[in-house]
Amino acid sequence: MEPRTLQLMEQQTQQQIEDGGNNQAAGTNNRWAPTPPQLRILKGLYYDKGFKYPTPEQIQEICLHLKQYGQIEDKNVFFWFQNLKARERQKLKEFRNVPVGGSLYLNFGSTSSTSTDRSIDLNFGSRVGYGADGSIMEQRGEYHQEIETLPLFPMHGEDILGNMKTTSKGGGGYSGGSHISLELSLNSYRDADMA
Amino acid sequence: MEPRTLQLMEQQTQQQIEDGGNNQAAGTNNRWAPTPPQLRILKGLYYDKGFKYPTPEQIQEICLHLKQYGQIEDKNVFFWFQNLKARERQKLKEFRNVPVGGSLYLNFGSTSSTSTDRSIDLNFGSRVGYGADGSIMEQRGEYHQEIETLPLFPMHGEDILGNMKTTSKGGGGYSGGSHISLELSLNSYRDADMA
DNA sequence: AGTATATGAATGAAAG
DNA sequence: CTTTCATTCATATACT
Repeated sequence: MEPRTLQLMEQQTQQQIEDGGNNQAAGTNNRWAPTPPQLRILKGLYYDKGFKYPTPEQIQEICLHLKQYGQIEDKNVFFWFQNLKARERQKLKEFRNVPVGGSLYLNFGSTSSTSTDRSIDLNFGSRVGYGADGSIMEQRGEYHQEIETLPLFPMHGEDILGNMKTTSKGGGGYSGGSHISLELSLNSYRDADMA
Repeated sequence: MEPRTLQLMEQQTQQQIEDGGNNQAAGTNNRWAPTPPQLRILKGLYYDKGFKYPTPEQIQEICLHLKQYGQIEDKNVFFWFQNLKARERQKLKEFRNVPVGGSLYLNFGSTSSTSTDRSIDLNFGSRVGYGADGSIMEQRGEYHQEIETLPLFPMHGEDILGNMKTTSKGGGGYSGGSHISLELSLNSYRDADMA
């Protein structure tokens, strides 16, 4: 039914400075990382006890308790909870109701209660700078994407790049001096990684 | 791109799975790599269209379209954009360090020598309401389980999930008025890099 | 083969 | 709370 494979794995094959009680060499490491006991306790609070919204007082208490397992500050505890909450929520958001039957980009008026749907604009040659050699100049100013109800992909074909050569934007009535360089930086990266 | 040749950092070769129950199959290679069509489409979005900040909904949409070219998940798309943005930023930051013009920036980083203590403010992000009697109030309009008096840690062992003894933090010992307001000295070393 | 690099993945920290 | 930035780890691949 659905081709997606929902996996919520944890992938903890990460570095977790194995030092059981002391890390944080002065000067060389400026970013806190939980020691294994600290991480175990924090996870125990979050997952096992369902404790997800610590107050500042509770953060202090947790931090104080965790200090015996390594250097830690209040803000570390605060950020830890905040990040975990945010990322779990993000994960749920990404995996919910994938429009399998085709993505529909309909504006439901504006009755969406918490509609954070922003579509991209496919600005063909509107705000891109070009160098003298024709290469793109990556001049992103301050704003990322305009809000415009445009589909990401024009159809369920296979090409975003190939298809837009025949659109009216690129080939037709562009009355400007510059060209729409579609072949800007195709070889910047290695491709053909895997077959 | 920092050739770490003479790094003397002590990095324990880790691989200690902390959770003790999550055993990933060692045989399956689970690192996604974009297929050439996927990579072409992603690059087309990023470079040609300047599309660099996909929302979660758009990530889903991109992922859906890319699924016909190979196995892919939402988080792959998410990470792909994040990494590409980060690495372009990083490259730009390296390039402006060229000692050609002679404009060298000296920044006296205030080392915040009292940062070893917990001198941060945790009130900026969490809003907690206190009643007139000093009792803690609900901190969210939701239904997450209330944890008011919080016997977080029973004793100075490490038993979060076991017995909990009453720490009497919020229940009776909290007088109204002693509001923890520390100083929030989160050093923001963040220079102008997004220009 | 060993090393360097490219890049996926993870996460602490910060901004909005 | 949501989104983004920065840094780091992990590893497949390219290079010498």
